[in-house]
Amino acid sequence: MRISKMNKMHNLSKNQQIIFDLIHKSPEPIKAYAILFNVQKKGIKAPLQVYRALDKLVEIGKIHKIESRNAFIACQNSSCQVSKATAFSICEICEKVTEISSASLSKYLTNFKDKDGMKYSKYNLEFFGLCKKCR
Amino acid sequence: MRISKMNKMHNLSKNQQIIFDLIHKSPEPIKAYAILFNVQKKGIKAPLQVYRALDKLVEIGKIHKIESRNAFIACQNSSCQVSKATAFSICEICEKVTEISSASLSKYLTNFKDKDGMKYSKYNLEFFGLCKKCR
DNA sequence: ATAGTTATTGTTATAATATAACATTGTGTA
DNA sequence: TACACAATGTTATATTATAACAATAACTAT
Repeated sequence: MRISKMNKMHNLSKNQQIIFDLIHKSPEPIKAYAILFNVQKKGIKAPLQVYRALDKLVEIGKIHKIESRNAFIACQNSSCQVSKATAFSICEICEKVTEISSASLSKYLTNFKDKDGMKYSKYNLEFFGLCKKCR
Repeated sequence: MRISKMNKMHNLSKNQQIIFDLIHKSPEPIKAYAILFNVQKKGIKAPLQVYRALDKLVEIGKIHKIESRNAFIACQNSSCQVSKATAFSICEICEKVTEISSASLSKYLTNFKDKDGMKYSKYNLEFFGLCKKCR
């Protein structure tokens, strides 16, 4: 494959790769400053370097932001290109977060129209409850 | 009605009332420090006074937090007691936010079970798109 | 009515999250 | 090779949120 095509496939830059690797191996959502702390040994020194990589990774769907927690997790759907239809379950005790992949849920929400007939280009859904271990 | 019952109805304290009134009359979601700025003339001087009132108002369902915007709006469902099933539409251009009240949506989500049969006690859903005016 | 309890308030300081602005370097394209 | 655009590096600062502690007000149960 030609190198010129690789960017279009969203090959990651150096900082993006370092930060994605860290998030990907993290068992739970990780916060921006925890990321910063962990990658300082790799030469990433400033918050902005982290936030820029996070913005890009979210944009291309490699990670998602858990809005209620200000934390980031790697996308758990292999097919994810863009973060435009996301759903998560969050345990309110242990804070475990799982990405929900339910065809019927995503179909329902993707097709949802409000009273005015408005259709949406994107959604984010966060469910809260207790996970198996905490119940 | 006896005064001793009034707290159970969530009658608001002074600061809670001041802050609720401001949010309620605001045509769009309002942020904590914008609230602070607006209520300083009423004697509320510190962020913590605002955040404490916000926490309580969210807890009793009088307002909701729009997580993706770090901003607050008054509950638009007259029946709201507790914020445990919330859905909003957000215009990505003008930032107009509307609370969605759809019986079928809330029924679908309230009854949603994931693969493991886990049921949730609470959810928050944010739809993004363009509102009528911005389309 | 009053003692005990809980919710609310006031205050200072600080923590945690996120972006502005500008200079520079790398990468893909024409 | 030159142009355009993406990514990086750096310093400073803006924004959002909580810790800790003291005091006051309101509710509950005698």
